[in-house]
Amino acid sequence: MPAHHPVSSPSGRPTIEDVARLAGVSRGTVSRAINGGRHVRPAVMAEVQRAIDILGYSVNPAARSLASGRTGSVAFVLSERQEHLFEDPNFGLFVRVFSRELRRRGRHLLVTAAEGKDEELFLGDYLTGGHVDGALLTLPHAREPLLERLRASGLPVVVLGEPLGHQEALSWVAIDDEGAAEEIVRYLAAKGRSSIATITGPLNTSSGRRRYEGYRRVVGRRYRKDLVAHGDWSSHSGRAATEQLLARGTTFDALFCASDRMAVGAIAALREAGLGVPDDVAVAGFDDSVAATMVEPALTTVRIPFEESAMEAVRILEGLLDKTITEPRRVLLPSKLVVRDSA
Amino acid sequence: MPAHHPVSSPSGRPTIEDVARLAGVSRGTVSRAINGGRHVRPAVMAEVQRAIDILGYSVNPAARSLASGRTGSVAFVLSERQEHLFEDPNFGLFVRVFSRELRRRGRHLLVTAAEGKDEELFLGDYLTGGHVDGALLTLPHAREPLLERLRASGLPVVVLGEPLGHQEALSWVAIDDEGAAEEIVRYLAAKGRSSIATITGPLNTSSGRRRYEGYRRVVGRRYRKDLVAHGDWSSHSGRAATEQLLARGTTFDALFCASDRMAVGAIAALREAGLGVPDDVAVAGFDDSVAATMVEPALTTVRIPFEESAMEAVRILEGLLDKTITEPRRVLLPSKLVVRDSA
DNA sequence: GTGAAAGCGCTAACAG
DNA sequence: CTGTTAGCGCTTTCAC
Repeated sequence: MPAHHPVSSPSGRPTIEDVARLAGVSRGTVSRAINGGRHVRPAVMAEVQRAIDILGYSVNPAARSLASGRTGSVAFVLSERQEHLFEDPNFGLFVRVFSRELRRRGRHLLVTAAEGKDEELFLGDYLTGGHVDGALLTLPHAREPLLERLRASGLPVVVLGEPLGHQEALSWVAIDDEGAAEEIVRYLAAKGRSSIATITGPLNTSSGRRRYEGYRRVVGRRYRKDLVAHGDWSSHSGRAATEQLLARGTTFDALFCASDRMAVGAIAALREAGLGVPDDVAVAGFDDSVAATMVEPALTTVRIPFEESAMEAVRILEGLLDKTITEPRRVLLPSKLVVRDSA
Repeated sequence: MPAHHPVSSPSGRPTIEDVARLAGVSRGTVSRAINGGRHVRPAVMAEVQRAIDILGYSVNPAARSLASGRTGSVAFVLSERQEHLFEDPNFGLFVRVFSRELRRRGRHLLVTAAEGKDEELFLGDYLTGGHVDGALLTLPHAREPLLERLRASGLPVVVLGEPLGHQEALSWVAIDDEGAAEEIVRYLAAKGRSSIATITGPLNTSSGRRRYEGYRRVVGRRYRKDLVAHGDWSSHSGRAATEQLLARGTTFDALFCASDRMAVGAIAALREAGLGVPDDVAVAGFDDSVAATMVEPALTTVRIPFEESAMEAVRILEGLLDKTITEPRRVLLPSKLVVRDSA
């Protein structure tokens, strides 16, 4: 709660000068005191703090930024269509973890969004224009021009998810989609399932591609084109893809879905076709989302370490900002198989 | 796309000084040129623009802010628990409309969030610390200490929804919940329904209270305590409240739910009890959310002008910022009855 | 219409 | 450990 005492500055808001005068020290000392207090005697520190409290002083961010060359802010950039974003529960988690972790390090999080070309240009101007010290990005689609622009600007940036086409030039943290897919498909095989179908995610996304690659690797030479259908992560698409598989007349005793939501749709479609889960067809999902336990039978799936990846992203960004990290850093986090009833 | 030409400044990034030198004018003239171009000859304007393009100049926001006293940024403050927020589809709409409207006025939108006491204090420091010129707030719950703090700080603020306890001191825009509730309950009565029950929202929220008050006013002296049950907006609570009404043995031929989601839950409960909708019980919702047309029968409900309220909020904030508006402004927007099949 | 000059409030380098 | 001083890059009077 700021105190409301008269201040000497004509501007209305007290400045560092006012604090210095009241504390009987110089401007420089006050500056040091409010920036960690190195090289300041405890007694002086206390005196400065007292003056700050009395005056209700708080630093002018513009002045600090102008003098120091940094802003203390980091942007969380959303470049997907917003309707989708805000439906994503992970998004809220990211915001929460980022805020918390950055605050611990004395920084602020700004959430910024752009949909469409114009807004992306505008956002690029903003990010490279000196408003923030760095940025955390989620980029679900490949070939983002914004990415190239940020890379060229030299702004410290960490991408959540693998930035297709920029894997070498940027820092990023992603989960090991391929490894996780391998693990769960291998699990299905180990359960004695011999013909394993799959419903992939969009293949122009990194996760969609990688999970499919994991599936292919395990299936190996038993791969058959007619055991593969494609979806867009949604439950609806999972249902449609399953109906498509069934319509082909192909038989299969296991189905690996690249998302829980698609698995939910798949189960509904299998049921309608008179097939039992997991007896006739074992179904596996991916994500361990809320959907996983809401459906009957509960999904065998893969848990993704979202919180850890958010924390890791902040850690890397911090390193980039304080120059402890100078080369692009890439981190692949392992996920964990969660066995329930559907497979 | 910034040009990458050599610049004269040692700092690396070109300054207004570099632009002035290249354009053959003074610093002041460049400043005027990039701030609307008043009192600058067209020919000079063009020359300055050319220099800016050549150098890839963009203004240093910290320097501008320090010199001018404003930041060009506005915060969108979320003080609800974030899990809930990001589930709310209106939230994405607000972000989109705010960004667009502010950009048109040359400002940036920052999204900031706080849950819990600590974060709220931190956020208060941020907002009153000179990082932004003004703020747009959503405040679902009454008695927000943040509100009092912002009011005291004098920061231009517009609240979305009626800020209980601060109606006089702050500017806000809300929908006419009470009028809308009256309208829809009156509609039920006009359809010949004689005993109209209601499921209210939380009564510590403005909307919850107002919608309930609208109901009471229309019902008038026919009001009966046992026709009222309470929910928390969720579908689940709507179902529970309906079961409660039914368990009381009370009979009713119409049910006004203060949210579409509660109406969805209510319909499910009525069905289970063997009651037909709308034949035995006419059900009305509120919000005209996506849920309204997903349920069977489609809901008769009330459409809330979210987009208009967002635009109105920005308009008021803009007035506050440029001092065209000096007194707190309050706006109540009308909603619209949407008749479908449930009543 | 345009130039010159005085800060905006702070950090950081340099003495001491 | 502390005071002094020189800017950071821009806006904004005030003359001309």
